[in-house]
Amino acid sequence: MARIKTDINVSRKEVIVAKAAILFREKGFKAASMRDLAESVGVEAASLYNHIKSKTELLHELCFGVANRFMQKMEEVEQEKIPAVGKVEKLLRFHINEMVHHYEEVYVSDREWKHLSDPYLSNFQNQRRIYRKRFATIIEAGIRAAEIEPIDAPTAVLIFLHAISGIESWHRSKQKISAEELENNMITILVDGLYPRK
Amino acid sequence: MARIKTDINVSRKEVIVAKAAILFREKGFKAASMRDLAESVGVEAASLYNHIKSKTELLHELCFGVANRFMQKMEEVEQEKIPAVGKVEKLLRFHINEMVHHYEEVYVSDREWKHLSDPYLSNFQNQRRIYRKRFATIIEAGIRAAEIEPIDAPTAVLIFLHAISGIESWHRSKQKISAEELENNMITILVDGLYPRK
DNA sequence: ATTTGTCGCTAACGTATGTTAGTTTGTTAT
DNA sequence: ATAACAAACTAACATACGTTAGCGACAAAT
Repeated sequence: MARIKTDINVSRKEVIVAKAAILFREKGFKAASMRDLAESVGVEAASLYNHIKSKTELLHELCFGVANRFMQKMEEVEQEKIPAVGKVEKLLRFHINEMVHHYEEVYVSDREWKHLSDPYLSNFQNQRRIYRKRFATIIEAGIRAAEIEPIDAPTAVLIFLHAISGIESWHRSKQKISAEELENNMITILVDGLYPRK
Repeated sequence: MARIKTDINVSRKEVIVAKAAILFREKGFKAASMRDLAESVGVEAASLYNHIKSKTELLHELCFGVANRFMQKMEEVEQEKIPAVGKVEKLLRFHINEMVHHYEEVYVSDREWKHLSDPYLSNFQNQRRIYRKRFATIIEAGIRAAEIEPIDAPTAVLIFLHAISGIESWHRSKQKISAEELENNMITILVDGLYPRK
């Protein structure tokens, strides 16, 4: 009988959630079966239910885990006393780092949240909307302070967030540039368009 | 017995494919069932098979329909005798317009191609890779001609393409700006970062 | 050594899915 | 009007899925 191996301070549930992230990322939530997951954990499908309540619970864990980290960072950045462009840059660097180092979870949270069911679904959508609003507010403050080129802030947010989710392709690509190069390139391209033209 | 309504010059298969695009977009390919599709077409599930070979065929049609349009535009733009930034802008405007006016198909092609099966899958992935390479080549030519800020071209392409797929959120949003405003905003943000700083 | 609780197993259930076979209805052409 | 074809229907199939029940095996605590 093959037990789920756990490092110290890592519950079996966390092991399952982590494997689920990998699987959901590569097949999609619907296409990934509990039997697939079981195999990748090294156990029979039914055994998973000793640790989790349902397949959807796995998605909850992933989505809200990610959402909470982003919200917390937003809180932190908002309170700093620095120019708006600096705040934007900090948020972008955070996004990029999350995407690079917690690829699977972030990706799944971004693409598969549709399969959440109420009340989690509405809750998640709400959090997303609020996050974007707060991001846009930062940009708008920067525009009013003439630190940022006058652009439509919601559009900018939309571009930023989706641009970063493109790191997915970077992960897949054969000839990768380094993570730092990637980060700095992205910041250059995204942020340099913000400064007002002289 | 309720026949599938067709306008003149529109085959029943095309009607089905179009409805499939809407359905695949809102539920995802795997989660959308043939019975769902049948209902949205106004017919029994089995009847669909008088017009199509399989569920996957619908995905083929959508993915390659979109891919071919993009490839054709690439061909067209490559041959124009204009500066590189102009080419980039033309491609971006095309992308934006496709995303705005053929939302469902483009979105599905972008997010659900993973569920294609070989040989279509490899074929599609190839086309994507080639398209991106050609896009990057244009940017690199612009950099050599000092028309474009020296940046990592593949990263720029990745940002551009994903940024545009963010129009998905625009479609969903309540307080939409107009399509032209959206287009111009996106071009401003994305293209203005390209010009060399004076 | 015995108890107790955790964890994994086998077996199975009910449901949903893509698809096929065979038949009937409706349309078009002679 | 009738033959011929297209397109819809009903019924059913095999399979895959999420999940539950009940039992046995191992580990930790007494």
